[in-house]
Amino acid sequence: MTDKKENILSAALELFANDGYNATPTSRIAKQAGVSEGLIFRHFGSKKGLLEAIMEDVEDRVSRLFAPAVFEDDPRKVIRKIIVLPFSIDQSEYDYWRLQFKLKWEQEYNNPQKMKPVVDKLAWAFSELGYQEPEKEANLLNLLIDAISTGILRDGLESQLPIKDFLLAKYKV
Amino acid sequence: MTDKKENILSAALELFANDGYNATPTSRIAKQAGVSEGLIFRHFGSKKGLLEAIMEDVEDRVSRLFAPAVFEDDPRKVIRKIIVLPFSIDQSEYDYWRLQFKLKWEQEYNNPQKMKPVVDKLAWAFSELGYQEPEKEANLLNLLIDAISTGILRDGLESQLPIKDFLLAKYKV
DNA sequence: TATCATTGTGAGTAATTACTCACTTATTGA
DNA sequence: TCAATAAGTGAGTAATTACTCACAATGATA
Repeated sequence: MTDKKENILSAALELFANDGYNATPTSRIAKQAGVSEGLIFRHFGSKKGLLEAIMEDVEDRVSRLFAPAVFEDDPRKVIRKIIVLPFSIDQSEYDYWRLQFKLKWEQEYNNPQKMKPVVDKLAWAFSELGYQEPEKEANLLNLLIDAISTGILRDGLESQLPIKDFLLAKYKV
Repeated sequence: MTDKKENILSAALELFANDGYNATPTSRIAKQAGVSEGLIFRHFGSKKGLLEAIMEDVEDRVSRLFAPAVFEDDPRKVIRKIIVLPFSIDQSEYDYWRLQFKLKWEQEYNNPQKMKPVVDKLAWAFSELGYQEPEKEANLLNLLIDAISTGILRDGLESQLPIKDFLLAKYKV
């Protein structure tokens, strides 16, 4: 991976995440990356190809982020780790997350199955803890995590912070 | 309001809601509305002006939709009505909702204060019912409603249907 | 050092974009 | 009835778009 190629990737990530894919011309990406516009197409073939290269990276980060919760063995800790997750994302990674959420609406990058391992693990945890309807509890909490993440990305971490301890107390984890 | 003006509004609503504002050229709106492209600018001045005209309508519908819950006096019914709300939206109104959710990401149409009357009413209801932290309960349920609506618009009504009774039972309403 | 693939440039290009304007066709009100 | 206003058209336009291509610089290998 050459320096210039990396420059293109990080410039495109920032612009796609903040302005949107359709609203970002390749000329602006090239300018911000300090690169000729042609190089984008040499490396990625098309604007869509560039987006796909970025999305690979995004999906890697998402799975890495959820991994500690999915491989946790204590059901209480599983729930705690998943609740805490959106609050513990480093600010420097917000662009990755914002892009992912944005693309759910902008493109057909909508993959409800992607979160299945997380929901399954949650269902197992709720089942272990004796909840009556573990699958539904898992789905509900998964929805909440999505909504909280959305809130953090749109209105800032502080806007959602009070919810954190409230949720932990509610689930007694 | 002339017929052609209404045609423009409904064509633009459909296209903006499904393809996005930036991805929809005025030429396509004119074509779908059966109208010359110039007429769009005669009536609305600019593409952004057209969007704003649509958004006025959208916001009217949103407040009308929440009104019965906000003016309800029985705290249990307040909560029930708000939970049931996203499940009872008529399919023919989905474009209005989809556009609103999409614009939260595509433009700076993000107004967290807009839902304040609903959250306040929820907080009052939870307080009446003796909940310990009514404001936080209200915020949480509001987040959930947002997430459920998102799920319905993206994956269809059926995908979220099981949550409905589960939530009603959870809140005993 | 010579050879060859890779990386990089920048001046193109055809298509599309939001928007304008001179013009014609209804609609209204005195 | 007739003039003024509003509604509607369609052929423009300048700017921007994603993308191409001939060519130059760089790097690796033998």
